[in-house]
Amino acid sequence: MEKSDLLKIVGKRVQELRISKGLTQVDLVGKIEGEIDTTNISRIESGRTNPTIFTLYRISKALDVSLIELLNFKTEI
Amino acid sequence: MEKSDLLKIVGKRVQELRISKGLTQVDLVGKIEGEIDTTNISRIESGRTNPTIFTLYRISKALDVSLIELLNFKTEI
DNA sequence: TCCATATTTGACATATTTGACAAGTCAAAT
DNA sequence: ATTTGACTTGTCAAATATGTCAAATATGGA
Repeated sequence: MEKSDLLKIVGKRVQELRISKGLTQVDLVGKIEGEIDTTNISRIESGRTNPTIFTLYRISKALDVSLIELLNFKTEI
Repeated sequence: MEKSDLLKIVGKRVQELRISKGLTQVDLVGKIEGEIDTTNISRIESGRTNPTIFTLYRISKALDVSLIELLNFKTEI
C-alpha cells in the first residue's frame, strides 16, 4: 500500500472517531496532553502528514480509545 | 503513559515478532520495502526513537502481520 | 445575506525521524 | 586469540513532523 493511502486511512479514522464523539478539532486539541494545534489535527485527518506513534497515542487517549482501537480500520492493511 | 514507556513497548513488540519469525535485523531490513537501515530497526526496538506510522506499517508488512497485529501489545495502552 | 464557529492552508522555526556509514561491544565457535 | 555474526552506538546530513501564528476558506444558523 502506498504511503499516501495509509495516511488517508489513518486520518479518516481519527476524524471518524472525533466526530462520533461530537468533538470539534478545537475540543480535541483541548483534551490532548501536551502541546498540539488544530493545524496538526487537520493535517493528520487529511493525510498530509505521517504522524509518529506517540502523536497517535496522545490522540487516542484524548478520544478515550486505546491506540489499537484508533488503528482498527475497516480496511485491512 | 510516558512517551518513553510507549516507545519501549512498541520496540519490544517489533523485536518479539522479528525473533519469533527467526529473522535477524539484517534479514528484516532485506524484507522491508524501500530504504531502511538496521540502525533504525535497532533504535526502534530499543525505544530510542518515535517511529512514524508509515515506518511501523512497512515493518509490519515485512513481518507478515497487519499493522493492527504489530500494535497488539499484551499491555493495554 | 450576515455572523460566528470550524477548518484548512501557508509561512516559518524548531525538533526529531530517517538514511547512511563507521566504529564499538558482545557472545559463540573454531 | 581470532574470526564471525548480531546488535548497538555515534555522528552527519537530509527530509519531514511538529509547533506557532496569521490569513483564507468553509460551514451552519439566525
